[in-house]
Amino acid sequence: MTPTRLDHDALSDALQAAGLRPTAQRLAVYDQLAAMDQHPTAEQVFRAVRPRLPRISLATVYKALEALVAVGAVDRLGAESAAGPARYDARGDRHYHFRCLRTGAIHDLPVQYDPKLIERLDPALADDLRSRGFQVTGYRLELLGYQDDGRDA
Amino acid sequence: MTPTRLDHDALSDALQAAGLRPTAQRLAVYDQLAAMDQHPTAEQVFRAVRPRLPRISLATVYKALEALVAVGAVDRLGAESAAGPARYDARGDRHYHFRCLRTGAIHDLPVQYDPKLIERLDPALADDLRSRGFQVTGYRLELLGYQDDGRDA
DNA sequence: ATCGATGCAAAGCGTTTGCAGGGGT
DNA sequence: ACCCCTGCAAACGCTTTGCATCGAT
Repeated sequence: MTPTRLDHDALSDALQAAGLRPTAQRLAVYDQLAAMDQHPTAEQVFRAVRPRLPRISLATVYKALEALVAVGAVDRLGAESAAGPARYDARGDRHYHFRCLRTGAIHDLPVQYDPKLIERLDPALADDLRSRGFQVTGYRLELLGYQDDGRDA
Repeated sequence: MTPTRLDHDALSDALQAAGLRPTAQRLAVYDQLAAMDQHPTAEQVFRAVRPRLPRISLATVYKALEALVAVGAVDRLGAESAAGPARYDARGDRHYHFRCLRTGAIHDLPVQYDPKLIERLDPALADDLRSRGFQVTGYRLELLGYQDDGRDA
C-alpha cells in the first residue's frame, strides 16, 4: 500500500516543469506528507514539519500543498463532514479510500485500483457524457463508515 | 433518474420518528431541494424557498438540511475543491455523481447503482475491514472532470 | 406551560490573500 | 537585478452557535 514516493530530484523536476521552484518548504512538506501513514490535514502537516523548518508558516504549508497538487504529486481529499479540514494524500499509485464519517479520517484500501471500473459499469457512459459536454478525467471511489474509537483520529 | 420523492406525510413520519418536528420550513426546504434538478448549495436552496417563506433565514435552511440529512431524506455532498460550499441531494434511490472540478457542480449519472460493487471488487474486503475495526455503511462513486462553459454553474 | 424550532446576529473554522521582506538563479 | 517565494496578518466564505421569541402540542 505504500505509494511510489518521489525523490527530491523527481519532485524538483516536476515542479520546475510547471514553472514552480523546488523550495525547501515544498520538498519538506512533500516528504513529511509521504512519510505519514494517515492522510493528514494541512494543520497536521504543519505541526509535523515544524521541527525541521521551525520558521515555516501555516500559510506556506497551504501554498506548498497547493503547488504539489498542481503538479500532481499530491491529492487533495475534500472534507466530507462539514466544518472539517481537507486531507492530503501523497499519492503514488491510484487507490481507493475508506472515510470515517465521524472523525473524517481517511485510510487507504488494500484493493487494487481498477482503471476500467467505469467502463465496466457502463461501456457507453464516458462517450455519452462526452457528447453532452462533460470531460471525464478520472473517478473516485470511497467506502464510508465508522471506525472504532481509540485509534488514530 | 428522478429519485423517489417523499411526500409530506412520509417525510413528517420520518422526522417525528427521529424526534424532530415536521415544520413548514423543513418540509419546504425538502420540497424545494427535491424540485431542483441540479444539486444545489444551501444558499441556492435558501434563495429558492424565499418566495414561499419570505421570512426564512439562511441559518434555518442549514438547520433544516441538517435535520433532513439526519433522517436520511437528504444527502450532503461535501465540497471537493477548496472554498466551495457543500451540495445537497434529495436522494431517493442511490446513484452516482459526476462532479465538475472547476465549478463544483454535481450531476446524477444515468447508470444503475450497484449494491454489490464493493463485494465484486474484493469479496473479502468488507470482512477484512470489519475485523480491523471499520464498520462500512456504504460507498460513494464519483466521476471527476470538467463541463463545458455556458451551462448551469 | 412546555419544549423544540425559528430568525437574527455574531462567532467560528479552515483557507486564501495582500504585502513587505528575502533568496535563489 | 529579477522574480518567485516566504511569512505574517488580515480578510474571506461557508457554516455553526447563542439567544430571545415564537408556535405547536
